[in-house]
Amino acid sequence: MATIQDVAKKAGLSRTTVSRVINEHPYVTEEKKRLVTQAMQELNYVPNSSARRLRRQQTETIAVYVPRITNPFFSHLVEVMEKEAAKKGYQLILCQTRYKKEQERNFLELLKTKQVDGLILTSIENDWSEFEPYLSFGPIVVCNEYSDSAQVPSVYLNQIEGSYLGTKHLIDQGYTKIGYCTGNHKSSRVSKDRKIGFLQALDEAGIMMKEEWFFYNAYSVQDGFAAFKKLSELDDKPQAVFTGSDEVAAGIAKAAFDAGWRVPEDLAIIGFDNQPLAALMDLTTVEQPIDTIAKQAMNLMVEAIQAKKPLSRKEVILPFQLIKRSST
Amino acid sequence: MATIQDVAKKAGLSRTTVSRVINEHPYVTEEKKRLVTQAMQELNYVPNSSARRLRRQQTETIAVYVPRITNPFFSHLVEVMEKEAAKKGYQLILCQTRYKKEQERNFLELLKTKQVDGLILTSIENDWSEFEPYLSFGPIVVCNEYSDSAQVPSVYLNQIEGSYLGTKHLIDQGYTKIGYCTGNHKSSRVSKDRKIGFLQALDEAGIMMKEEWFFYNAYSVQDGFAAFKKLSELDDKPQAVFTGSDEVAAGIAKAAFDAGWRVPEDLAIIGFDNQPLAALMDLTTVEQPIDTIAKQAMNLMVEAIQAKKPLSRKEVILPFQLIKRSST
DNA sequence: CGAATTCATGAAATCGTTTTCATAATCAGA
DNA sequence: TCTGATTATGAAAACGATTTCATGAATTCG
Repeated sequence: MATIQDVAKKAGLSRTTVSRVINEHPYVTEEKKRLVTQAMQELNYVPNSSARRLRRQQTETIAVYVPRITNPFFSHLVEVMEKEAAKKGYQLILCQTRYKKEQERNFLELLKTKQVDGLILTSIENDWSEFEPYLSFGPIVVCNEYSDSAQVPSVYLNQIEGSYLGTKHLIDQGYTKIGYCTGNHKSSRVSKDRKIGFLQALDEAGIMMKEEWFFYNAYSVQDGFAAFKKLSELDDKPQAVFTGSDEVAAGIAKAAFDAGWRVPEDLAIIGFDNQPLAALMDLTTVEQPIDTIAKQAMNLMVEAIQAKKPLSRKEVILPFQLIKRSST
Repeated sequence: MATIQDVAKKAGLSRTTVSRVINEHPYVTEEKKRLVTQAMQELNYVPNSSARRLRRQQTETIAVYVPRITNPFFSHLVEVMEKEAAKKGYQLILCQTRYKKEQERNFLELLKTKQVDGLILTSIENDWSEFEPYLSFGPIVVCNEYSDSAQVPSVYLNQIEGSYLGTKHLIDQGYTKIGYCTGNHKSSRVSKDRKIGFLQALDEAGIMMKEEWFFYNAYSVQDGFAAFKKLSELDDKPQAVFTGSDEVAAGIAKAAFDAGWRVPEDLAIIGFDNQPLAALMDLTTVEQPIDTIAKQAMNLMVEAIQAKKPLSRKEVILPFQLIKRSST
């Protein structure tokens, strides 16, 4: 491997001048520039990134936390972020937390040991106080999730509004017995807010909710199957069900279909996210503008890194959209 | 930020000794070890990874090439790889080539500039000769794809066998007019082999194929819609269709359903991959053992990095499995 | 008991850049 | 023509670790 020293020697110049050419600094004559470029080519030279990182004290790399990359919502988010980052000369390190607190904490070392310039969190398992101390090592941007105590920028959607929108739609269609089927409702702020919006819509319409119509811990298609089973065994069954994701909605729809139910006549179903799956299964769903969230979050991050000063709290709240299909 | 020097001073020892403690080298008394650990804690010290990378000449990072992370097949692959890599202390850098030759070549700089220790390719757009020269910078492992000229390990499936398996199944079910709907059939070896296996099965059964029953450039659900449209407008329609992915199969199934066709009576459909989507749509499909491919590829890579010697050609060929559902 | 190992530690070299500082040469303005 | 700014270049310091080499102390062996 040729080093900058070799290039310098070959070109009959100093390391400094070579470095200047590489980094496009001013004050190098065309003549020398040519000499250096030629030497670099002949030696097949490329600057060593570890050395550059050390000297520059920056890595041009950003860590992105997701629970699991196979979740279409997150893979979509990551796809757009990677594209955006590459455009600006940054790379992405993928961190799958697997919904585990410990796993999430482990990855924090990346920032501390200066392996990345910053962190984007798309889901949060730990309390914010776990992240707080790491802010001194580099910027953190929250995306999709949010936390009241986090003193960093957050790009997110008002989930209260989103679930309100979906629930209101069900109510407008005339359903009065509405089930609720989502993931965890305790830890994540997203889940909490979704529930608030749901209840708010019911409340405004003066509709009652039964405890047995709540189904929790539903994330996947499989979970949707299970939820339908429970639902179908109730004496007093809901006429419609609000879900936290298109996968769950699809699972319920499939199970209902297999059981000979008609959708939406016997059971109306509304999904969340507007994934390709939703179109495929003709599911009404609440769309989140994933592209925009991802881009905004990445832009904030790159800005923060380049400005080299800590980010302050800032909220970017984007709107939802209802996609009406035949499942409601 | 505290450096190793600060720790050394605080502990009243040399950098060398501190480094020994960090890296768990022998020949340090318990007494000093304790001193160092304490100093590290008090100063909240963590070793700077850039410096370590520079000195050690390795990055503990692996680049993974995928076309798009939103493609469930690849996101599944990456999920498993990341898990496996993390277990061994490596990180993953995500490189989306977007099926573009140029994009793919761009990412090669990562290896050249020593930003990663090695490359795993899960899809190949360029000719192998483009990769060849980069082998001197670090190991490359091919996964899922394969190339005859590549002098590196490849973990893959015999796609001839896979499509043969699926096609044979259709034939066994009694279909004699079989359509073929996949992605590109020219550039990628995977596609080429799939076609060979398909034709082989037909040939063995003495079944004829019509030119108009080939549908190419089908990757997504949308493409499936389009393919069905073309298919349904034919005078002589196939009774069954072999597809290159579950998404395409799902698209065809959905379009067929919307057009009032019954599956499999009016049109039998077979998918590829056995994604959750296939279960949801009740699609018969050819399963690829993604977990195994991913793990094996990652293990080979880590081995190569740690052995520090170039990898030689080696083939790991894994078996397919037919998942029978109601679409055939 | 002396010689040969093994253990324990530190000084200094090293990894390959970028950046600071010094200096010389050129240029512009009065 | 002299002065001060601007342009062009290189020597050396810095980034923060690991590794090599040297050295003395402790231990083992014949």
